[in-house]
Amino acid sequence: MQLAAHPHQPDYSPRQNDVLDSALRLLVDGGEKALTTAGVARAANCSKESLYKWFGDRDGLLSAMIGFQASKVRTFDDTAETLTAAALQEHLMLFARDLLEVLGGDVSLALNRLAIGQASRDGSKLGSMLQERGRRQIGKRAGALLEAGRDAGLLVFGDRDDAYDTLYGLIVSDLHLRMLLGEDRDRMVKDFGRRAQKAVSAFLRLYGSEKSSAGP
Amino acid sequence: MQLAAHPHQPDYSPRQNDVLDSALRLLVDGGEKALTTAGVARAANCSKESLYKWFGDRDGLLSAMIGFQASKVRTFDDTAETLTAAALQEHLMLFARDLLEVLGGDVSLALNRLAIGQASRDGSKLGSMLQERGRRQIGKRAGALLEAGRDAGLLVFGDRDDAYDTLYGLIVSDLHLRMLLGEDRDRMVKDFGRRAQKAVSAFLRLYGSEKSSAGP
DNA sequence: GGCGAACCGTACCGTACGGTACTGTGAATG
DNA sequence: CATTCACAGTACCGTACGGTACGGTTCGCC
Repeated sequence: MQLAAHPHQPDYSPRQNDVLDSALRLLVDGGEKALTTAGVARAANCSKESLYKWFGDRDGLLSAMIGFQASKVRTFDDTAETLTAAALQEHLMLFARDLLEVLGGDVSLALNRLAIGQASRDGSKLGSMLQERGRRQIGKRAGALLEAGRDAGLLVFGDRDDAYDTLYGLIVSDLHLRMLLGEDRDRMVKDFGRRAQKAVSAFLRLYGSEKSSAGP
Repeated sequence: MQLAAHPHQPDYSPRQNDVLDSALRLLVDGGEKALTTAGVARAANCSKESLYKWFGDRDGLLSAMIGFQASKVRTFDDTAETLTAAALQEHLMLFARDLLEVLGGDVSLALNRLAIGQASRDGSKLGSMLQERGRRQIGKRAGALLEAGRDAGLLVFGDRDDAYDTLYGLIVSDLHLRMLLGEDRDRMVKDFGRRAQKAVSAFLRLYGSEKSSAGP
């Protein structure tokens, strides 16, 4: 297992961050087709030459955009307290809602569309980045929560990754894909609460110990 | 509710089907970037002019490809027999494996990538087509199976769509997205069996009546 | 003030794509 | 045999993109 924290995080200058912001905005508004070098330069009030100097080429710009966005979405893990059944349920609900909110964010959707579109071309380099910096991070938060639940005797599971996989599937199902395919998001966002509740309830029925469910 | 079976299914000529096959092959091999009109014409030994005469424009070609592929994947629903607990579990397992097999197919992945890439541009026209002809069809098969299970007293659920959504999430989780992002598929295919088993087991624990599980 | 680095704006180049038009050809039809 | 039709093959056009080069401007530094 490696100890290296982050392989290469170039840490761009403020000016370059502004440019990346503009590029993300452009991508969100118009999709990959709108993300041309000339368009980015115009939107960010910079020159194409600077773009190539800073990011190498177009693929470098895309990678930088993903890294930049991932660096903004910091995943916090605050599971220090001793868990009660109610607290665990609360944390799971919070996690579910956060997950849905993140996946449904327009920037996240745009970047996932971008990476998926390039998956067959670049050997899934962008896809790996999204996986590594996106789901992996939020997965660690869930993993910590699950283990805390097990330590408190509230959850029972053998493999942690299996349990997380189940939780993820219960929460998201095919909602992410449907949003990526362009289905109207507003209709889904209103359902996030109910969806989270249903998922957490099912998850606790599957993995909760007798202590964690308010038995009759 | 409409009764129209299929809005417009142009039913292309054999020659045109060959062309669509070539186009799908091209798309699978090289992604959307490889799907140029000149490329399709060359691969299919036809002229660009014929392409435009048959399919109107490039978008028409894409739509035709989706419709064509969907017409090839016929979803059968054979739930005539009276269900026992073991038979229900068997059918669920079969459904789960089929679902994973379909979603992981290279043509399906390529078409989903294509539709997702165009989602922000064309108002999700291709996305709707994929949803309608893809998941909706296989969803009807699952729906029939679930209702048969309920009629036999083996399953207990209020809303059928909720139950199906749960089943889908348990089976697929984020596997579909990871495959779309380009993660190595061979490593996943070997896990389909275990995955299906885990999902069906969990689903039966959630929605199965006492009859359906071999209680101690 | 002189100087160099960073950078903007723009012009430019090669290429590739979507779409159209034209020519040739083989098969059916009378 | 003459005509027509469907089609392949190809040349062509306009456009747009990725990437590069260059002149002009600002800013810090000696």
